[in-house]
Amino acid sequence: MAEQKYDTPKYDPVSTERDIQRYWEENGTFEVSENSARPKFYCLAMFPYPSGQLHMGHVRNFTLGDVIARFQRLQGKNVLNPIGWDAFGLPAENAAIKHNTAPAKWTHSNIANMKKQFKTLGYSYDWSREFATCDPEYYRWEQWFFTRMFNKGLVYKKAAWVNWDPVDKTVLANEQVINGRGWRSDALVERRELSQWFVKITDYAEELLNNLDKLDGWPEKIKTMQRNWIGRSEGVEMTFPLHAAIKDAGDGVTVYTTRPDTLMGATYLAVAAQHPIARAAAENSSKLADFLQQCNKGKVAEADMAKMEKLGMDTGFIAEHPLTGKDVPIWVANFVLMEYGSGAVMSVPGHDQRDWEFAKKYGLDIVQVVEPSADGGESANIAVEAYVSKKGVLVNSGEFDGLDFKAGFDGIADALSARHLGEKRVNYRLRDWGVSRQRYWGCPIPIVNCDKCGAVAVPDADLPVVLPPDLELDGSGSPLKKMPEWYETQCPDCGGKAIRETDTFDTFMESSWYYARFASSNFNEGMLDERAKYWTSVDHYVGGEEHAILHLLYARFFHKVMRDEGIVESDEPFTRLLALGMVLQDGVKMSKSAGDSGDPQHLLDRYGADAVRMAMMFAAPPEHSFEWSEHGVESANRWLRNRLWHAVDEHLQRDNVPDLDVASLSDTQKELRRRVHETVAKAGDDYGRRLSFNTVISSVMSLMNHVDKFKDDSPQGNAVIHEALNAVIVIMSPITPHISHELWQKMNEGKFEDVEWLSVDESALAKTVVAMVVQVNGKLRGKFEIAADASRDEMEKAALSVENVDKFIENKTVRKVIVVPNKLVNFVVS
RNA sequence: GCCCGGGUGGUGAAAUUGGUAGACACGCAAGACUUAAAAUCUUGUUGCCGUAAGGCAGUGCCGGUUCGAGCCCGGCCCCGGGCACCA
Repeated sequence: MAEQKYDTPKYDPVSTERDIQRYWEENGTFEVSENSARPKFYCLAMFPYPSGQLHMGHVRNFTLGDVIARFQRLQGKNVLNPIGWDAFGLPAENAAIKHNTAPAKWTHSNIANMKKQFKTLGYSYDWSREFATCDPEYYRWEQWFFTRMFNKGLVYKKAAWVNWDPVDKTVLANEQVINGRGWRSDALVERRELSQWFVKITDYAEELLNNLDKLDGWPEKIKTMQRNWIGRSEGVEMTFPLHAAIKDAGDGVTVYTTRPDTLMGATYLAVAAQHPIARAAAENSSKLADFLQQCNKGKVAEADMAKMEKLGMDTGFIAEHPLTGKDVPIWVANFVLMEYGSGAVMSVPGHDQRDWEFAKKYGLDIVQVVEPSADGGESANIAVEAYVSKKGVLVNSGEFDGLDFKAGFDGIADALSARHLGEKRVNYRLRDWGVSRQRYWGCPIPIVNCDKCGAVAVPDADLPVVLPPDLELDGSGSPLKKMPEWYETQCPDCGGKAIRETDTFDTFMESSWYYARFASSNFNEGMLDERAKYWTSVDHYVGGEEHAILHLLYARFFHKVMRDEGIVESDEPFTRLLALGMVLQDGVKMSKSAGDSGDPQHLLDRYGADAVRMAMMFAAPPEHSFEWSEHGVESANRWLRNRLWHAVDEHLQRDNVPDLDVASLSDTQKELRRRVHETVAKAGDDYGRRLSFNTVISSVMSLMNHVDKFKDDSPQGNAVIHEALNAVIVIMSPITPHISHELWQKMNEGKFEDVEWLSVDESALAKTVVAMVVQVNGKLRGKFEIAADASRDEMEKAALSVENVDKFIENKTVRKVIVVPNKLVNFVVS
């Protein structure tokens, strides 16, 4: 039988990977402790919601995290790479209703399934630290921490708006409102006010903003988004006195503006539909009452509000202009948010486009108070549109006429201050964090409500307040509200009859501190222990860009509160951040909403984890969103089998492989060796600094192409190949750990897990000849090679003598010659 | 609507500091091997003109800066993420 050259039956990824994974497990290869002489490195990928099956979005996220962890291990770090489960949340309730099962049961079976898939993917997790946020041992400390915040005055209760389904009589998440209707009942959703718990994240607004400047390891775009979200502004808070006091509103309307310079152009006030003035006005007007009711239809989401047609109605109430005393009518407007600021704004239609359109629509006065032409600009024409720029000077503003923005701002602020009707103030767009959810599958809020003592924190000794497990749901709100045996209790203060909170926490509470708990996951005497101080901050955090604001901001806030409690020492939870783009399928974001699509299992069964990991890393740079295609997995498998495995197999049959003798190498041997060391240098930079893993793979593929073409079976030729293959194996090992482990053990003595990243031989990188190009007027006209140490003059001369160049220069005058050494020569002619 | 990104061949992409656009792959085409197919190997592959050498055009659109722009600036179009109860 003829020898089949490329038949290398020994590469069987599925069984090889299983053996190596067992080896890791039996040896506890990835279990770490604080007792290490090596520098610590904490690598963390945002933990998953256990939705059931893995999808390719998970594969991307967790493979990226694993690649970074494995690269840092090669760098000699003591690497913590933990995993757990963000186990509370809405999908479990939905599934529970749909399948008539308990959320806990559904969740735990999903965890078991996903855990199995994670192990098949060969992630280097320290599984001994695993936990799920629905474990009472976990959320116990969240409850404990909330009671610390309660005692510090960092939490408070206030009324807030929710989506109310009047048919199912339940609160709906924004996601459950489809086109203004409940997703199950199809009923028109109403806004309803409920008393809820808030955490004072605004107390930390300034630090959350300022510390962004210190986060050098965060992408600029994420920091920009957070800055804008926090939204610091400088302005004036002022009061427009009322002619007569109004019920619940007092004797003035408070507004905040960043443009106090335009105060003389304020021609009306606009209040939210939920503002006390609007409510008071509605008592005397059924038309207004109808309008307010209209405003309370639809979803509470800001995006929906912003897209609504801007509508308003006169309340009939009149305020006084704080400086002129003139009448200022008060209108209700559906675009004013009660949650933001005081729920009232002053309207300057001459210099705000939204106010301008509103004023046009309802026939309100439009007064110009800023004029750019006096400042050299073009004259503003507020008959056409509002003039919104700060450039110009004040007009129609009495004693303030002629002042520029800054002088007008200060002058008017001072005038208000003198009348005790206003003060300069720094304002933040950031709102306090509402943490109450009217849901069952969440962490119970550890508060007891007593008629005599009010809201009382559950004492430490009574924690955790355990969520009753194994409840089934019927879709009509939280079952906790129907369980007197659970919510009826005694007041911890007075011992009298009291009622537990039946609301649970926003699941962002769990994800705001889990990273710290991984350091102390088996500690039962407190939230965290000293180990958390060793491991935090997370050195590299990896996760979807969709978490750029909420999760990352809440976690930063929690970390600072934990620091102020002395539980951790650093100021920020995540030193470096990799924000991933989405994995799309058929143009849709891959996530729990995509159901089972994109399950990698059949690919793992057929091609193995290394091929899946490699295909995913090769597909696109981490920050790009891209459409997943399975094609790449087969081609990755082919490369691993036909190129890498085959080349090593062939090499192992060479019997004369001496140590490298660098001094004796031929030019072609030096050439290949130069490529090896160039690739090592580039890969190290791509892994460590650029986080560009797709180019690690392409440069390794390119190197392998050169190894294939290198036909030299002399002893030193073999030695160069040996070095090259080892380099390829080590470079690829963070991405394809199994095949790298296997091949390295075949080629070398010792244990692969003791291997460290390769050092670059600088002398191997030296080039004697470089390729340069010739341009004429910036257009490419020729190429040449020249000694790397040639002078500029020599480069220019060589460029002139390149064939084809002369015909673009002849009969013209060379005005300028630009020489970029070792790159190009550009002749500028005319 | 507001905030933040992105747009490069048939496809995923590369081009790291303003300096050779399309590396590395996928796909496709042709060829080799085979009774045949698969697998594998070789060659080609941005478009147009040309046997070739080479030329012209080209990085969403319009304009600008520069010796030189995928990259910088101004204006627009389209796509994606977030908008506080999806996680």
